[in-house]
Amino acid sequence: MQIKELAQAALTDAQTIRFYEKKGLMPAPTRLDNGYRDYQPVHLERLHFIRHCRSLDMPLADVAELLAMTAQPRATAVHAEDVVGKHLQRVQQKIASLGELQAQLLRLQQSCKAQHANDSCGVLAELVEAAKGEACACHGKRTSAAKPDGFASASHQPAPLQ
Amino acid sequence: MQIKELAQAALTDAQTIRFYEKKGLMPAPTRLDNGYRDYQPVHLERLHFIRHCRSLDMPLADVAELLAMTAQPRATAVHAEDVVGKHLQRVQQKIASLGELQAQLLRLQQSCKAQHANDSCGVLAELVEAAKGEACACHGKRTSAAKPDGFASASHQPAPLQ
DNA sequence: TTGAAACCTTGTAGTTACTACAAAGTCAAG
DNA sequence: CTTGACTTTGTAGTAACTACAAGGTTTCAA
Repeated sequence: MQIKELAQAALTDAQTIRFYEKKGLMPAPTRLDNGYRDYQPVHLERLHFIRHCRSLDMPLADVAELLAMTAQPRATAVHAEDVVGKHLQRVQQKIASLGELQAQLLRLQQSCKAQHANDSCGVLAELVEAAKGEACACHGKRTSAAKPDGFASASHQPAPLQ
Repeated sequence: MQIKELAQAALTDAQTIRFYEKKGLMPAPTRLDNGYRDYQPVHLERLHFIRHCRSLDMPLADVAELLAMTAQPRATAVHAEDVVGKHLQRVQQKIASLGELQAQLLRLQQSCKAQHANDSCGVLAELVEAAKGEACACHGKRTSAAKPDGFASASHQPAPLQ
């Protein structure tokens, strides 16, 4: 199997496969005389596994861990649960943050409707004012706002959603 | 005002400010004789605005757009609503995807409890099987799964949450 | 035979919004 | 005079790819 064939079978891209190989997630296949990669069915199985985990939005580090476990016999049984459990927690945390964020953005939109047909847009005015106000601690909490993973957790008046 | 003073006033980092300057979000301040940046109150106001938008998880491109609007008089009033509205849509879409994802992960965990105390962990077995199955189209839909923004949208049996 | 099309190889750079580090210059206090 | 805290610039790293460049291979048709 050439790389493109494998890619198509897993509905992914040849470059993605090379990327996984470089990262150690896919084993390096044997090469043909011309240097082309030559894949076996076992590679497809592994690639399917990776893509499935990715469809569950798991980071590649987690996938690598799970792959290592599948190679081991047992003893690691509970650990696989942990990996999935931690991922679930991350997802649930993101959902919570985004819920708060949504509430804030909806409030922002509301404030616009109240002002619209006016000189300046209410949204813009609101943003400018919010940024000015001493009371606005929203962009202060380094522990929660604009985190590296790209999820802000809204912090001023975290009104419950509905 | 030196850069660290400005940073502390906006509860952010000096390097972040230089980063914003390089990206054109913060105007280059005048320099002191020694080459140090010398900031005015207007810079703090702008930085506050940026950080506030970031606390709402807006991409810097959107923030730049909003900043450009604040400079303009009117005519752009409706457009600011659009920027916020689009961002809200993105957030809501993420919430929906993550809801589906959560449901899938919960199902995965369930399947583990059913199997546990067995040879191999149910989670792992489930993952391996799911990846094998022809029926599993989850990691096939290139349009929805594992998108560049890092949000998978689960696609097999998108069972409603609760 | 020549050329084009479609594959393959490697390497590099780009994406987001920073963060961390290195090497060097500046300034104030003890 | 040294120590420490600040500043400057530049570079590299993060996640998971994606896109591109420059070249080699194979196959098919004119």
